[in-house]
Amino acid sequence: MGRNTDLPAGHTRFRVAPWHTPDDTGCGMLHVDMDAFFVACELRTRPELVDRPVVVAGGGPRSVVAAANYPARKFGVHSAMPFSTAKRLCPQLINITPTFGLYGEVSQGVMAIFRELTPLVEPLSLDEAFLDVRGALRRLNLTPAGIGAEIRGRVAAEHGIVCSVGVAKVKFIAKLASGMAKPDGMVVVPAEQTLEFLHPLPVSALWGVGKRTAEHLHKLGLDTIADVARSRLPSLRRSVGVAAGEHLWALANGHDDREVVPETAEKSIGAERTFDVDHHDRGILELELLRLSERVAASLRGKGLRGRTVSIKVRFTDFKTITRARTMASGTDVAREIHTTAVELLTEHVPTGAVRLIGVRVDGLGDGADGEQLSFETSEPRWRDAEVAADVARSKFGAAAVRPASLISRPEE
DNA sequence: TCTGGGGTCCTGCGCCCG
DNA sequence: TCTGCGGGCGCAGGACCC
Repeated sequence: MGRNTDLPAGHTRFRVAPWHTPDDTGCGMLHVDMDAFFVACELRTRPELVDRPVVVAGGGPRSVVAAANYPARKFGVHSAMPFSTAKRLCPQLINITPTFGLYGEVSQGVMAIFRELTPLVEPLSLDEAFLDVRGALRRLNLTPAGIGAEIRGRVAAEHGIVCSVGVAKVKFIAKLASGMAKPDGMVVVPAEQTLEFLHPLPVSALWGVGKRTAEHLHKLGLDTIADVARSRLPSLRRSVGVAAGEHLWALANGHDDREVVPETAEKSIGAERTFDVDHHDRGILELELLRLSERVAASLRGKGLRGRTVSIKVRFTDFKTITRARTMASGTDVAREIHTTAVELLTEHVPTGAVRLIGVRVDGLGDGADGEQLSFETSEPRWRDAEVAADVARSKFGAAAVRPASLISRPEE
């Protein structure tokens, strides 16, 4: 579900026709991206909807579109759009509420295909991954583009969903290529044609350039990637920051030395909720913090992690958003403790007002070998033991089987 | 348009400590 | 004892990604 960049005029020659063997000289990196992944997973069991406009979105009044199929996109509907706007653009739009468990299962199956072809697979999300295939070419007796074709065929045959593939020398170009290959295609950029491919594109195609940075660059007279490549590095550093300036300048010149990293450690785990209606009531906010702390702690325990820093995020009616954090002496995976800290932060540091969104996040993650918070493990009841027992009960009887009494008494709030 | 939820990374600032 | 300085760290906010 990456950013789609339309294939510019002159770039159609990079798109691979089914009967054509492309020039993939110097290419070793593939980026594979599922087309409208969430919708595609749902439509496997509802084929009668394939040609109709369908989105996956939450059910609430403030939900946004998580994925839109191509018939919906013809109406201007796209992901991250408020569902109410999407419905206005396309009154016959069909909404399916997300089933994330299903997407995880399909994703695991697809990633398993990738790993049969090369061990160097770096998933970026449920629906996309980088593959370094340089070491697998001889064993498979295939070219990089041949591996791309193999993947597209197997994903469709074994999982009933369509993916697009970008093939290039480096990650960034492969990712751009897969975006241009959509829907249901493959784009191959031979190494020596990297700059020809890259330079006509708008600056917004660069990885890390969103709305704000694009505005900055336009003010400097930089509209295309070629403009950035030819710009002076010191002035780029001054305008967008040292790290971002150097990063963009390197990418614009076709340099991207990032390797495929199969395993990356998580840095933080969080949960947040946007209310259907804004709330002033601190009791409701504290209760929601409890619910979110439970989710975060269960996720930490599920991954064998503990975190030292608890932060809360509060978004008010006017969309002003603040975060407040506190670092503890040692890591925790106990909801009770995360909640206590979160409530302290709310009480001591957050002004009163109508709240639209509230969230809890834990970072400073470690594997738990750095010791436990003694106060909660000795003088307090064995909260962690109780929560672990609840994890077991939930895994057997469902998520609603065990909840804190305060959540049971007020199930909706 | 009226703006979700899960994350990562960077920057700037203040504080503490040697 | 005081002052200046730089590094490390915690924290807050912003931008960006999918």
